[in-house]
Amino acid sequence: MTKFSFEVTKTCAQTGARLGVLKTPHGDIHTPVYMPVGTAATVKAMTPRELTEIGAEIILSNTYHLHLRPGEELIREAGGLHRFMAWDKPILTDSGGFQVFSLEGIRKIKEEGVKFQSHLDGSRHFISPEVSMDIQHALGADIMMAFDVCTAYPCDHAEAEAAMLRTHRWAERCQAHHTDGDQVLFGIVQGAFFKDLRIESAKALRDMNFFGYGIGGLSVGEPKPIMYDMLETIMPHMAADKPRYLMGVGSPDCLIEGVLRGVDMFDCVLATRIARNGTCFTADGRVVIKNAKYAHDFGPLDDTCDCYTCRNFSRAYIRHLFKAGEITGARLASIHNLRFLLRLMENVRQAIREDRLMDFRNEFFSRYDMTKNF
RNA sequence: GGAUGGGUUCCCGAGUGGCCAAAGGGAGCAGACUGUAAAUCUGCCGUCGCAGACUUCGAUGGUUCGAAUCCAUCCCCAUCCA
Repeated sequence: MTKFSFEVTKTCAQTGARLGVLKTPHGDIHTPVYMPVGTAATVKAMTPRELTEIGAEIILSNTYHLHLRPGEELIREAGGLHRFMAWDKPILTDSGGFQVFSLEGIRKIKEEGVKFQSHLDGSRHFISPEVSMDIQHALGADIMMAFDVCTAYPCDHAEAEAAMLRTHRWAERCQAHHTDGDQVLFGIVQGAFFKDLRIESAKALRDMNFFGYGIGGLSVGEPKPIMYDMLETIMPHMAADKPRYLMGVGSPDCLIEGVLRGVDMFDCVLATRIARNGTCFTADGRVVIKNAKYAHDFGPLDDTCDCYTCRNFSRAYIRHLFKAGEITGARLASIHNLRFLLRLMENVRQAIREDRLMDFRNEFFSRYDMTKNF
C-alpha cells in the first residue's frame, strides 16, 4: 500500500478544480487524467509505444472480457497483464460491473453475484465480488474496481436504491476479499439520478475508506445537465484527499465540465470507437472524416494538434483510407482522437496550475462547436 | 460467316405476362456511437412530390385490358466452330 499515494498538489483559485499526482509502482499519474480504454488487453488499433508517444499515463482493461478470453490464469502465467500486453505503465481494471449493465439480457443478478452468458459462445459464467477480485488480482492491474451494479436511465427510485445498497454490500465484500499490497481498490458510488441516493452512496463509501472512488451509473443516456447536477450533488460528500474517477466519460466538453466539478480521473471508449467509425475530435468540434466534403481537403485533421496523424496526413488521405476500408485509417484516427483528449487534459492541468481553468474552458468553447459534439 | 448463351436501375445480379420502380449484394450519401457483445449499427439510395404522378429493364415496331417478361427486326457482348 505504501507504494501507492495520492496527493492534491494544487487547487485552481478560479474554479476549485484539483491538480494531483497518483503514485503507483508502475509510474505516476498526473490528474486530472484521461485513461484510454483497452478492454481486451489492447487499446484498439494502438500499440503501447504509440500510447506512450501520445502521453498516456494509464490505461484501462476489463475483468469480464479478459476472464472469458484469454482467461486470467493465462495472463498470470504470462507474468501479469503489464507483461502480457507489454505496457509497463499503470493499468486500471474495471470489475465487470459495467457488463452487468451492458449485457442485460444475457445475465442474471442475485445477491451472491451475477450469472453471465458469454457473448462469445453462450457459455455460462459466474462473477461475484470475490470472483471479480480474484480475477483482478490475477491480472495484476495497479488499480482495481469494486464489482458494482450499474443502473440505466431512466430508472425508478426503488430500483436505484436496491442497486445502490447491493453495490455497497458488494463493495464491502470486495474490500474484505482484497489483500494484495501491490494493488489498490476503488469503491464505486451509485444512486442513479436521485440526489438522496447519490449523497447516501457517497457517504457510505467514504466511510469504507477506499483508496479512491469511482462515480458510476452516469453517462448512460441521460442529458448532460443531469449528469453535471449529480456530480455537483455528490462532490461535497466525497473524501477530499482521495481520487475521484468519473467512469465512462467522456467527450471533450464532458471532460472539462467534469474537472470543473472536482473529477480527477476519466475513461471513455468514445475516442477510440468513433475513431474506428470515421469520426474525429477537433478544436472546432466533431469532424466526420468519411464525409464527401473532405475529399479534396488537403489540410490536417486539426490544425491545433501535434499528433503523428496531424503532422503528416491530410483529411483527404484519411478519408480515402476509411472509404477504402484500410485499417490505417482507423489507426491514424485513433492516434489523433486519443492525443486530442490527452492534450486537452494537459491543457486543463496547465490551466489549473495557472489558476485560470474557467478562462481556459471559455476559450475552448468559444471555438468548439457544440452542435458538432456528442 | 456459323452455333450457343446473353444484354435489367452507378456496378454485379435476381426477376421470365399483372402482387415490379423492379429481390439481394456492392458502391455512394448521411446519421448514431460516452466504465467497448462495436474496424459496429441504422437510414437513404430512378425523378418530382403529401397523397400520388411521371420516366425506366439494348433499340425500334408489334401482340395484349396489361410487357423487364411474348413476337419480329436490328444493334451490341461472351464463348465455341470456320
